Amino acid sequence: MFEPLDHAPAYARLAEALRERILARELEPGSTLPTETELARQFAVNRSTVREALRNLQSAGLLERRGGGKKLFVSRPAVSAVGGGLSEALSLHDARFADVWEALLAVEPAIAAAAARRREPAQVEELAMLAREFAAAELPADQAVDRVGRFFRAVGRASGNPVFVIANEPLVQLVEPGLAIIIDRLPQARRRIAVAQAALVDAIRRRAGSTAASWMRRHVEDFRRGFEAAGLPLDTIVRGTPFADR
Amino acid sequence: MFEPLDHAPAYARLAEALRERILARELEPGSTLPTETELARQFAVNRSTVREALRNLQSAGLLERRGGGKKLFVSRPAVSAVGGGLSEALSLHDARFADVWEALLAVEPAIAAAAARRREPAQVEELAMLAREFAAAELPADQAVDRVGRFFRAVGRASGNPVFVIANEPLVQLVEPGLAIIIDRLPQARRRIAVAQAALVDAIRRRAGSTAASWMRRHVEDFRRGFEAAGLPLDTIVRGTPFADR
DNA sequence: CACATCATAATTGTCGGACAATCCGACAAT
DNA sequence: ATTGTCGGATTGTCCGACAATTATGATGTG
Repeated sequence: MFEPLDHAPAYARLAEALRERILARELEPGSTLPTETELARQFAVNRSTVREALRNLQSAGLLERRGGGKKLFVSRPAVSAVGGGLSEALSLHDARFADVWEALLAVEPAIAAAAARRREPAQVEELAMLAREFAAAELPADQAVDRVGRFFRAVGRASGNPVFVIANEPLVQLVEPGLAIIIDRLPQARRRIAVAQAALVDAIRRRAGSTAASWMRRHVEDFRRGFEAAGLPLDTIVRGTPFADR
Repeated sequence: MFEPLDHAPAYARLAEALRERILARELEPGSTLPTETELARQFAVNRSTVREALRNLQSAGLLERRGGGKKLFVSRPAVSAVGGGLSEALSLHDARFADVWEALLAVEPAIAAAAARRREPAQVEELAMLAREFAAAELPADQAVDRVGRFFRAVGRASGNPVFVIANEPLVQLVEPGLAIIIDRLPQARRRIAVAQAALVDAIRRRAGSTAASWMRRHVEDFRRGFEAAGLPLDTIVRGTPFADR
């Protein structure tokens, strides 16, 4: 019968107002925000209230401070930050490895295919380099994992689709810890990964979309087998790698 | 020799400390946070500083206030909130309809297949009801769109995979505005959607995974055709439906 | 004129305290 | 069992202050 009254506190309303202006691009990404005192004056609230609103937008990635400066810049949320938030959420929702893996299997082949279609030459080189680095040296496990993560992210970027880039991120973050264990426990894991990466780079270079997709599918399936072979149960609840941001 | 000192402001360090405790489940979702004054005492900072940290976690969905109360509860981020943040990010990254559509095509069939495998009987009923509601009455465009969105979300939930549930959300949010235009301009759109939904419900009920997937694929492809037929260019930059949260 | 240097003004981070609104729980009254 | 009342606790908001750091503009120098 009656709808609840609007009781939102001032800091929330202020945050919402700024958020709208940012999304409407009245405040363009890259431009600087007025000072806190000025905002307080314009919105007729106290500076403390302004600051609470700013923290809100800052943690959403809509505002950021660049290089130790004081000024706040309007920004588009960094992929890593958004992905980090997503991994947190998934972890708290008790996502299991099997769930993440199922999503990987659905998404990564499509990303690989798109990358094969739309990659720029420089991106092929980047992929080739990452694959080489991974294959060449006997890197310590954590660095090896890092390379694999970068490889996946680079494939995402090569897809030229921002939706893929962002969807990719949390999956990679959530899979990295498991991958570290696999690489640590299974001697043959590195070799298999290297082979798959080489095949992927080749397919992407040749713009062979469906070849890239099927190698990626194989790669992802391999990953699940590795997880099991390393003695980890598929219903392990995932925990993303903590990331340094915010 | 020496590592750089931690120069992050106190509110950020405090937020990080709380975040870690939440992710480590030392603070369990559902439990309440100490009062601001108490937190200020324990961490030996001013209450204003505590409040800035709380705003940070609140906008990340790790804390929430329930039903007009004062106490802050530890919470797992709501799907709609996470999805909302994602749509914002994608919109600011200039994601085009074609990008979203490509992701839909990769993800939705997999979700449908998983739903067919794992749905509970009650979820089939929910889907059937939503489909009926959409098909039966000549709902006004905005309500019709709402039903379609709910249908997609329900399929996501039926997949039993939290990763799918969350990945689904921003795609649905980003697609809704376009869908509204399609339904408004193309008379035959409703009929086609109704047919696809009926087929999907049936396939999911029969646990026919690949049938569900291929109907979903058709459904999504149809959607792109509708977008073009409605006179909208595929590289339209998407804008999510604003959602009331936070 | 370009550029490094430095003093000064402006800005952020943090603090302390204050107060009204209101939420909560307990208890009393209908 | 619902409604009224009351005191204490807690949040939302404000004010004012100050140290530390950054931005700005003036100044000198090549």
